[in-house]
Amino acid sequence: MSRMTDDQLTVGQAAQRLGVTVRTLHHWDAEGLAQPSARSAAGYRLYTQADLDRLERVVLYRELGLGLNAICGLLDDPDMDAVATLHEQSAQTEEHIHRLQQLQGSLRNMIEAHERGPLVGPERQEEVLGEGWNPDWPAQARARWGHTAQWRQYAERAAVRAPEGWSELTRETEELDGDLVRAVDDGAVPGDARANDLVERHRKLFSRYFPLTRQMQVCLGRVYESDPAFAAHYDALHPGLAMWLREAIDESARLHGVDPDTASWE
Amino acid sequence: MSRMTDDQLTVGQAAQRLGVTVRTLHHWDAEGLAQPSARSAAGYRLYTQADLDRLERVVLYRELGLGLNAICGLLDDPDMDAVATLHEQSAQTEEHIHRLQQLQGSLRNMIEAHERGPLVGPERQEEVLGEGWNPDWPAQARARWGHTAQWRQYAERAAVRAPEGWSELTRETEELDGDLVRAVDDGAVPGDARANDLVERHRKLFSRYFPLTRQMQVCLGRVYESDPAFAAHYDALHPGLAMWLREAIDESARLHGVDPDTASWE
DNA sequence: GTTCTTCCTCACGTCGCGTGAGGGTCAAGC
DNA sequence: GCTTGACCCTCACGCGACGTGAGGAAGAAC
Repeated sequence: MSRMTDDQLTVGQAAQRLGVTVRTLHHWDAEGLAQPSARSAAGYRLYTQADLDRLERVVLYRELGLGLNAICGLLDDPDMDAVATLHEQSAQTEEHIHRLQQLQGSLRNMIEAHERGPLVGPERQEEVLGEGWNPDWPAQARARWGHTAQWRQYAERAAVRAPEGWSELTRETEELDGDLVRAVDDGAVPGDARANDLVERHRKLFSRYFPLTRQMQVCLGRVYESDPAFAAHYDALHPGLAMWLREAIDESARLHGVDPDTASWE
Repeated sequence: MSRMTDDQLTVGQAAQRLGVTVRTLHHWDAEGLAQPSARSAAGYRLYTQADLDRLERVVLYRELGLGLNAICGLLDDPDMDAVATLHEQSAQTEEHIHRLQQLQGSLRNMIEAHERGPLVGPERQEEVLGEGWNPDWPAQARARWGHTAQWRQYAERAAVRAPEGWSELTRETEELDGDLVRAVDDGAVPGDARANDLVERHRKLFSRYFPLTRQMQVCLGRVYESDPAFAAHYDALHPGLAMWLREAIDESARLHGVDPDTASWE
């Protein structure tokens, strides 16, 4: 049953009827948006039926997403164009929805990139990623490196890379492979200028997937040599190329003050 | 044309490259999200290429709607599940979109109510609003009272009133009309108990459209008598009813201490 | 030397409340 | 009349991601 008198409600009672918190009514009171028309001797807010009517209107417009200032205008200023205000709010909401939908698209894109690597439709993968591309590679790579910070950066960049970007990377990778083969054919030796140059090109190229330090490059060289799949790739280009590349990377690292024997990822 | 040295950028330069404000970089610095790795002798922030790489990642994730804390985690904590974070964000965004779409519906509803009155499909209007309903009435009423505070309240309530609500109002209005006719038939006179009772029912009924004070009711009574359309409606029910009702309202007002001759809308 | 731009560090404002802190008031049971 | 528990009051800070000056130093161009 009601406290105080019968047609005056306290904040708590008013709040319960309206489905808002007491704090909210305090706030609306402080802002002058909806004040109780009376106070008890002890200073308690007393809301009359008329106050409740006004509060209901506030609640209604608040549920439409209007700001307190706008609501204040709608309730107090009869010259204000309510329909215009509502249309404006509607337009803003529409725009907001649109922005969020764009954002959803980008999020999906980024998730895809994390889960599946290059974002290129299956039908264009061979065209864009080269003839030797194997659709299973991203899954394998993710299983192996998906937990690393580098995979994360790779995915971030993949999410914003257009197919043309992938083509370019593919082309440059194939060029580098070709130049590596020619260098070995021409008798280049790990540690010589030509080898060092190629190693640096390799590092720069990989840094477009994620920042590759020289230490990390050393580790990558070891993977090339020891991992059957990588070794097979390079050795197919030129027998012994995997080992040659690993040694070339080691020599280049040494040249830049990095000890390949103690190099660690990260 | 860089200031300071060549591979260190000042805040302004970094901000321009990233498409963010200087203040934003200050903020990210203060929060520890992305700090310049050096300062000049004068205390100027100097961003290196590595700093810019990090900043770019921050910008990227910020564009996905992630909070700075989440971004901080993604950049610094390699154990954090990036994909899970993204999925969570995506779910939140989806929910947000859904809420906004609901809100858009309510806004459309409210705008309709302001512009067209009762929100009942044309095919159900006669069923819901009674046989005598004229589809032109809302437009006429809006032309006449659309600028008043009462129309606004009427529209607000109309927006949330379901067809059943309209039926009920229609039924009660028809009941009141019938009781008025019967009262006049039975010889009731303005100012007697039965008349006062009916006037009070009328006021309560109208107050379900918008709060109707006794002063306003007096004005309404005059409209009933002087406006041809309203007068025709009541006089068709019973000749002279329009005038009878106006007088009954006047008497009731007097009884409640309101002088009908000086009564004003508002 | 002067002026214009850019930089620095506080520090308050935004929006609609949530969440205590510290302390009165009300209604009821003993 | 006293306690207890629910309710009320008024500050006042916190949130999130910066915007927007205020007041002053440093850099670059004339």
